[in-house]
Amino acid sequence: MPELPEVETVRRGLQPALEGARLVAVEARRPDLRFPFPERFVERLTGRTITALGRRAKYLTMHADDGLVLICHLGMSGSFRVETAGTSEMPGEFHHQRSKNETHDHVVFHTELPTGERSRIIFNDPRRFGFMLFSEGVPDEHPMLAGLGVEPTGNALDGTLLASLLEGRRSPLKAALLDQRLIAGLGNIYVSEALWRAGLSPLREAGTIAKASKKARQQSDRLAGAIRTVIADAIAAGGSSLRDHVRTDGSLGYFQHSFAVYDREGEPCPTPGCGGHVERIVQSGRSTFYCRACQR
DNA sequence: CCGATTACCTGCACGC
DNA sequence: TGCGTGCAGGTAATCG
Repeated sequence: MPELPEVETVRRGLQPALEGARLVAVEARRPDLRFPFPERFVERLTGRTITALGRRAKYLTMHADDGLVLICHLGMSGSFRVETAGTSEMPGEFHHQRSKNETHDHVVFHTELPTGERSRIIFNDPRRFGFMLFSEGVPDEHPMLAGLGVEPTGNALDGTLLASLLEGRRSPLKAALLDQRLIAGLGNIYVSEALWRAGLSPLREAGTIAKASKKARQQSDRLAGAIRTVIADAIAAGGSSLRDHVRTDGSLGYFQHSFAVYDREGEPCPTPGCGGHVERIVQSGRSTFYCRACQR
């Protein structure tokens, strides 16, 4: 389920075990994910210390002490989990989840912090739409990241910028918001959620909220605000449920979040006094959930 | 420039 | 119990 908030949640969850840690061993248990692993994947990572863990859109970046950057994408079904053991002085057993299905554990990073604390950071991905690539220089210049649009976090995405991005676009709003070249990090869930919060129909021609009229300006302001808050709220929820998650089962990633319209076909629209109900339609081959009564 | 379709891959919920 | 169908949060290529 990884859209930007989930990837950010994963990044924060991995930080304690990975930032400042040395990769004492790396395992790639198959030759590829979505793409083949880069040349000498294991050799180039083994022995490196990870100095920083970053994120751009839905991409995680692991920065090594020799300048190498590992770019990771979780695809549709990728997740990380952390299993922590004792220190090298006091080894102890790794916590093992008997319930965990290890069939799709494709990559394992064996880490050790300066404190001697050791962990296993395990990448699991049943569908293998995820991938890992190397970047030698600035990751933002890597072909995979170079074309990405504005982050919906922070204040950069305001109504004016959003209007300029949508100006002249004939595509439906839904498609425009999913376009990573415009806004980077929104996915199928949060696009539906943001459009509902903004009271805008996913079917609307994108360019129509970028006109010079007062109404269009209000709508682009409202949509930009809705995008930023839905993302910020999801990150906040992920962060708070994550602490629990780590303690109980060591897994990182997907928090259960309750959505207003996503996957709620047929349910009453949660807008107070609306009286409409949530519909599911298909746009560019993917489900969109919205309320035609309050989203225009 | 646009949208629709297909592909990649496994798991799961569903109806029969 | 099994089998077929459709669907799933990702990106990218192709075709009209």
